[in-house]
Amino acid sequence: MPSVQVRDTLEALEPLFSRGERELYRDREVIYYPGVTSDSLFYIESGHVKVSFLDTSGKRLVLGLRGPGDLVGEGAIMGEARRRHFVQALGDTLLVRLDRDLVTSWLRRNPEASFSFLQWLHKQRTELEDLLVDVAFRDIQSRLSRKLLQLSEEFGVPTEEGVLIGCRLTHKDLAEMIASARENTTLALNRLEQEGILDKSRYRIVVKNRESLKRKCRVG
DNA sequence: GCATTAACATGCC
DNA sequence: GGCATGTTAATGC
Repeated sequence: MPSVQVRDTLEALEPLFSRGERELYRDREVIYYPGVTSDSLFYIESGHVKVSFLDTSGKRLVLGLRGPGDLVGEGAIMGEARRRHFVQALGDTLLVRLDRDLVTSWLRRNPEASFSFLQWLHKQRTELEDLLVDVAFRDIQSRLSRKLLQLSEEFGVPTEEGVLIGCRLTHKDLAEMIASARENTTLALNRLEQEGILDKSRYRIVVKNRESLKRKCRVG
């Protein structure tokens, strides 16, 4: 459970989180978009956000999801002048907006917190590397399987039937997360359901058999 | 075989 | 109606 450990370490930044403005975003509401001034970091208190690039053709690539205890907009404290991504809420989402200068000066004085921030950044990077490798080498079944596994580990809610992926995702969202067409994602999901690996209904996926999913990541 | 695109059907807020 | 989902035919690599 490396993700849990990393999230726990972000608790070192907690004294900061009381020093920002709390903001509530509704489902699909845009938190920021490319080109706007990048002057704050967000801490996610509850809900989820989707970080994506939008191509001029209208196609979207979702770089990742962030959930409770995560940060978003970290480019602001790394010297980024303007936002590069779209960030949207998935379901009602409560954020704490932290001023860039406040965060940077605080991190300079708190090496422990800075280090946990680095660990968290590394986790984000690792997830992106996994996606890149999958897009280069794996088919859609494998890509989807790994993504579902990752989502269930990161945002999973235990239930009687299995692990519910606790964010409001459409097939289109999932397709944009694995760089595939929505139709193929629907087909792949239906196949996994027929094999008894998951249950699904609108906006809802329950992973019933993680071991089978893991096997699917490797083989086509 | 695997995947994309386009088109269309169905069903749920 | 608009959006999410299911399905299929045509086409490309």
